[in-house]
Amino acid sequence: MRFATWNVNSVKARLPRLLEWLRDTAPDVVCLQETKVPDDAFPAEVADLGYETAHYGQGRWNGVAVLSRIGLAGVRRGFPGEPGYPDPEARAISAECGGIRFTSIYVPNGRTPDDPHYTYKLEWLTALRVALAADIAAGPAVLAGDFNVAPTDDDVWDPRVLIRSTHVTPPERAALAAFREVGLTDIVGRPLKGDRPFTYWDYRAGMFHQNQGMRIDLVYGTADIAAAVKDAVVDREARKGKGPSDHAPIVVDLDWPAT
DNA sequence: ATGACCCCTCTAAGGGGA
Repeated sequence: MRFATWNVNSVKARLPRLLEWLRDTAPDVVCLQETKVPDDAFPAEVADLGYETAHYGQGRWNGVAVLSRIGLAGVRRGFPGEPGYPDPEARAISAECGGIRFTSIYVPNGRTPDDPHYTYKLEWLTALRVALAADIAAGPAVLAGDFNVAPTDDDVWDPRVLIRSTHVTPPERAALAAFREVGLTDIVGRPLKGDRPFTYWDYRAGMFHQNQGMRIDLVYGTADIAAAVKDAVVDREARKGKGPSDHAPIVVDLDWPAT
């Protein structure tokens, strides 16, 4: 089985590239983030490629989805106890595909460490971890998406640039560690170029071309999933060329029956 | 060359991203 996660930064703006990438990569399951469309505007072309879609859209911001060509059941939008800003936002959706519970998440940005949005981010991560405990205990599970946290200083191109910024603070990193402490493993993608598996590069100032990126898109899996990983790759090819997302997909191959 | 922000919409003296 092949699955992937990708923050597409607008499914509408990315549609030609998404369709091409789906044809070329042929994943069985895909977690998408930042679709930025309401449910009734999710592009039908994805279904034409053989994917069932569970989408939790909100309109101009956020929006997450799970696509599957191996079955899709038990869809849940959001999670119990999910905080809002002030109302709950479209940041989490989960579905069972091929016997695995996939959860696609778009973690709040946090803006700056002294902003209420930062508190919201930490509370959201804690509430998600609590809500996910039942899934982790129940069977094979994957939590994938844009976590908006770089787990270590090695996951940013230059930690000095990000002093007093979000994404690297100890409380954010502690929130990630808490997911690992309840039984999830960080499945790190292999970089196709360079020595670090960055997944995001700012559009500005040629940062992609200088490989000034961050690893903020993550794949967390239960022990049975982690043990079945044959390969995991950051598809930086998807970040090249005309009209890319600012995030690259992570593609994971499992020794797992894709049925 | 991978090539120097881009997405949305209340189309800006904007909001948000990270």
